Amino acid sequence: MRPREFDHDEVLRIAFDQFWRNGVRGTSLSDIARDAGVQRGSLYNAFGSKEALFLQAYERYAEDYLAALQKALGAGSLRKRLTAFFDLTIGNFRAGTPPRGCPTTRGLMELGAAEGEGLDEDARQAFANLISRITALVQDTLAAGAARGEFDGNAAAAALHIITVTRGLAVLERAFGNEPQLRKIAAHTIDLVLGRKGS
Amino acid sequence: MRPREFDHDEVLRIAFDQFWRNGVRGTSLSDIARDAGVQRGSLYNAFGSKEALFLQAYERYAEDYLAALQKALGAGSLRKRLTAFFDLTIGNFRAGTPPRGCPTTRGLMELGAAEGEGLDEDARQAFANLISRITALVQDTLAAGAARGEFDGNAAAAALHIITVTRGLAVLERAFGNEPQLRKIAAHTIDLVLGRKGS
DNA sequence: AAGATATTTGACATCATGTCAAGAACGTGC
DNA sequence: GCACGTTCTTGACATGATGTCAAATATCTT
Repeated sequence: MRPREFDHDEVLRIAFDQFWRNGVRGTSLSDIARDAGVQRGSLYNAFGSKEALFLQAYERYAEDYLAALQKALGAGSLRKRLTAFFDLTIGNFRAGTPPRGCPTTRGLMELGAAEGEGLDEDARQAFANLISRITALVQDTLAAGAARGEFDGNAAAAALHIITVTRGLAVLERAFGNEPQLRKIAAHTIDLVLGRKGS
Repeated sequence: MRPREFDHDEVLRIAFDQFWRNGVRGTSLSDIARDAGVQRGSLYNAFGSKEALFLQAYERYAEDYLAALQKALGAGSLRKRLTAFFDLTIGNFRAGTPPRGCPTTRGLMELGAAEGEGLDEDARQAFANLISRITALVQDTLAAGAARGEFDGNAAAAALHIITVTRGLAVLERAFGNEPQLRKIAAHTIDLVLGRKGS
């Protein structure tokens, strides 16, 4: 067998960076091939298609991001944990110059466009999966907080509410790019969910 | 001067329907030309470019949608008004088979991709503008409710929170397509904002 | 050393946007 | 009434995207 002449993971990293910067449809395989120093045909051979390449690059990102979230949610009072969660979330899609937005939300709205086109459906599931896993993390955090008497509502409903707000923040980031406003909304959300305890 | 052979508004309507169904990047001018019974070149002559055509079609939609919202927010108790607002919002992006999602959110995340590319910036402003106007409507509704003693919080902050949730709902709709869940989140949001008064 | 196997490479088909020049149809002014 | 000018229409063209494929190539295995 002939060995590959490029590093699989490095190409995924480069590809995700491009996808994140310019959107999936706004990134051509020629762009990625040029940046990675690989022939376009080799990308097709190694990954199958543009969307398959995106999916692999995204899954990589999702794992890394989940790990970071888990860490952010893991210490301090419930309020501190939720604050850290929003900080990480907002920081994630405000990173870069200009900010690149939330990869999940952007990918979801961009690829969800065409209806049931095989790979688009796979992508939708990948996005939905990450959102579900993040929701579960937040819910667990709230349940643990409830056990410590820091929260007395419905953990599932509250987690879903918080996740909805983070998705909304991802959208508002694109519309207005106003980071202080995003942070205010986040703080307000925490107050609402925790019933302004300790504020 | 030679008169146009097609109806300007009808083309906008057909174009918006296509854009809404398959996304901006997922719709080709050939598609629109075929559906509208117009030559592709005529579209360029009349509208300038694909994105300019989209912008005009979107502005048309935005005006109609704002009028509908204003009506929904205009009668009943504050809780009823907010409920009607969420109903209209969710109904809007759950309309069609399959549901077409929120045009604003989808357009924003799709076109916001490429950075500062002239027309993309115009589109971003159009989306941001509609969101701002909707926020103002909700804020006015909350302020009026406060004057009637149905609400005692910060109307501006609450309106921003509600809008953020609606943007989040637009994203979750694409991820899960679970309409009952969306309605639960909406109801929960109203409870949080109104402090569970009357629940 | 030779063959099997996977990768690389470039050519090709197809379809997208956008430009342009030439042709066609209508209002206007003489 | 007729020629002119202006706008719309039409088809050809340039460019660049995705995706396929066959031929060439480089390594591992036997």
